[in-house]
Amino acid sequence: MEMFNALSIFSAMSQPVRLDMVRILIKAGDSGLLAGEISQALDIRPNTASTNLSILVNSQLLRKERQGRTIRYFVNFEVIKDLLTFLMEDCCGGNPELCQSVIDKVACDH
Amino acid sequence: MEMFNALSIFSAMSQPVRLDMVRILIKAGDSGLLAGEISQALDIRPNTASTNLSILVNSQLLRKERQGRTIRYFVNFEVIKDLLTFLMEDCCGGNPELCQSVIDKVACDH
DNA sequence: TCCATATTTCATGAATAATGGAAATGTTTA
DNA sequence: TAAACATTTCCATTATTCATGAAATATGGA
Repeated sequence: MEMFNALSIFSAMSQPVRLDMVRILIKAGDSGLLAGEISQALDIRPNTASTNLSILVNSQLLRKERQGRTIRYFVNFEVIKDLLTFLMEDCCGGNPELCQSVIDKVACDH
Repeated sequence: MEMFNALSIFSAMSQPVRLDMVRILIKAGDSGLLAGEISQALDIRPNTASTNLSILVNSQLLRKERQGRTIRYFVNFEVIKDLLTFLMEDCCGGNPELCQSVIDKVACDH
């Protein structure tokens, strides 16, 4: 992961609505949630939801998929793993491998 | 960890200088770094370094300790673990315990 | 006490992001 | 094709964040 990427992910998660979005999508796991479900769950306007979801998609933390006239959003669990690896790089006394095997599992094998 | 806390940590890490600070302090581990060493390493003015370091301390991601006329900064590794737990809560099909044992080790037992 | 060093605090202007209304896009059903 | 629905894009206003220079604080040594 590049610095630029990591920054846009942290920036994306530094806003209450967006952090909530990420968290309910992590809970939702592989089945994701529809844009409408998300805006209802968080009680925000559809356009606000849309803008914030696209910020999360641009950061690559989420991905989306059109299904008929709805759009379903998912967390990119791989990206979470990469982010943690980037952050903890060279931790453990310069032996990132020590952390690696652990980090590999943080995203619950999604 | 509270939502407010998590937000201030992500917000703190969403700025290039501050993310760099966190990363070199993670590498430095338990021995931390002096304010002066940090501003030299990242080639930024002391006052800019200080302002950004205090944003990180306020978020609780870092702590500081005066040593004579210098001030030494450290990563709060416990806080990183708590943050990951907060973020991944209810992942793994509603069984956070499954992730917990893994997350416990992400911070390299610091 | 006086000075040098290390660091922080303050005030300011410039850049960036957030919100919400209105209009536009794409998709399905009648 | 027309209407209804789900979602996105655009735009203006307001709010927040940023880097900087200058001044202030705290510590140790002469």
